[in-house]
Amino acid sequence: MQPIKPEKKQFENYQMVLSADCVVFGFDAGDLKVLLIQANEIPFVGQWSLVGDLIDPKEDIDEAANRILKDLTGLSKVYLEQVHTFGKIDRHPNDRVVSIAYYALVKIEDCVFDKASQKRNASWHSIKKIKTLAFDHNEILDHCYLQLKNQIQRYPIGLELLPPQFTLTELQALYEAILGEVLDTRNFRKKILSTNLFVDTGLLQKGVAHRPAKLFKINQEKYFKNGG
Amino acid sequence: MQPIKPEKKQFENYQMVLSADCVVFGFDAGDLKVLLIQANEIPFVGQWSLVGDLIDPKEDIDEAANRILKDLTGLSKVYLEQVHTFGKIDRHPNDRVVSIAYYALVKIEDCVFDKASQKRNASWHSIKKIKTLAFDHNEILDHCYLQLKNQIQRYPIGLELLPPQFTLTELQALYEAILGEVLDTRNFRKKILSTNLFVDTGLLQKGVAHRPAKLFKINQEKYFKNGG
DNA sequence: TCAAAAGTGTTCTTATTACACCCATGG
DNA sequence: CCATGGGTGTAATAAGAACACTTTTGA
Repeated sequence: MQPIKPEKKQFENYQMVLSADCVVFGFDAGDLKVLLIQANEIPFVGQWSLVGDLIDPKEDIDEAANRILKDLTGLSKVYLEQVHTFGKIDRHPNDRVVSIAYYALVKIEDCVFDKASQKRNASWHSIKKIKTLAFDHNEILDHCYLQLKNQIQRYPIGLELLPPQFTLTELQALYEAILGEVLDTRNFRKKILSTNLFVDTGLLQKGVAHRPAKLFKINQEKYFKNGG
Repeated sequence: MQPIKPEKKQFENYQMVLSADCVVFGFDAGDLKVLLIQANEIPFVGQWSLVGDLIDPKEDIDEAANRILKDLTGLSKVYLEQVHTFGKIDRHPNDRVVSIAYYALVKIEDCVFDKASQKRNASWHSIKKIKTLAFDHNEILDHCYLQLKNQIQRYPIGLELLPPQFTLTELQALYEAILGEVLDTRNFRKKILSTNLFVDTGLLQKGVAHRPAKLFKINQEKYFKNGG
């Protein structure tokens, strides 16, 4: 075995471009939403697309995804999970760009779009109404959405989409929006409360024309102990 | 919104190198094994490492993983699943190399190592005995092994590691090796047979000094219908 | 006839599903 | 007092876990 001295030129013919694309999920008005912006690359100019950017060679890939989110929403401690890497040869029209897909869970009301994002019409779109996206972003979206569905049934990550205090009805609506099916209220509550990840704040909803719901919050200690 | 005409130079500063690394699982003598070769890159020369190679910019990433396996084992229709992309800045000592990790399931007896692999001592290592690997390959291995454990409990992919005909005891041994725990024989058989993915060939083991076991095979029709 | 692994059912426990009425508030 | 959504328990079913003995072969 002859050790090969690794020199830059060894890699010369293997250079390509990496991007990180994020499916940013939010929840509002009983609807699961995804953050989209308008593409600015030919031939997709003006078409809706996921948010993404090229990864700098000096940058960790997870940090790149975080940077993209921070730039776009102003949020820095966001739930972010790598899902899959998409690398078909012709997925990008002008160059070989391999994309690492992430999904993020954010609270919509905390987002503040920067000017660049505003120019590109950054906005929330109900997942049920999303049509054709730029590039292979429909495929990426489908993959990430499926991953979210699977994860929500194993881990209490749904909390990342809700404000600090929420009612169990809101929580159920969130699960129903993500899973795309209606759940039995009693069974849902039984299961959710049996995890002890949710604690009653003792507070009640106000100003609603019906029996006010109890407000719950995360059991911080238990949530973070389980690596939430 | 001004459309940006994408030109090569736009991407000039974002070039990096992509590799595919494969955790190749095999099963032999009741043991889950992983195919390793000796690294030939400073400072890891001679250390055990996963099999991998750089991805050519003209090559689909999944095809690259398949090519690596084909070159190494001679096998071309291998169960292969992308797991995760590893992109810490310093994971490769001499350049920025981002690695897409795959795991593969192969039948050990079908593998034929080519000369290059032989030179680098391609060989099967019990997963229980694997120590320090080159690069960040321990991390990659752990990730892929965990993924395999999860998948085996949902899908009957274990078959990919067994010869065309096998006994239920062998199948159980495989599950136990992967999961790292002993299973109850009666419950295991009940569950496995209830899937109808396995059919009795009517044949028996020969030449064993005990009651010969029935030989089973895959229910092809059902297996492939479920996207196996 | 012995050693060694193959093969087989039932009971208990736990998790999941299905289902209907009363409660508290604002208007 | 009515409309609206909040909140609660029990019974039935299904899935998973625990457990021990008989069978068939080669040596």
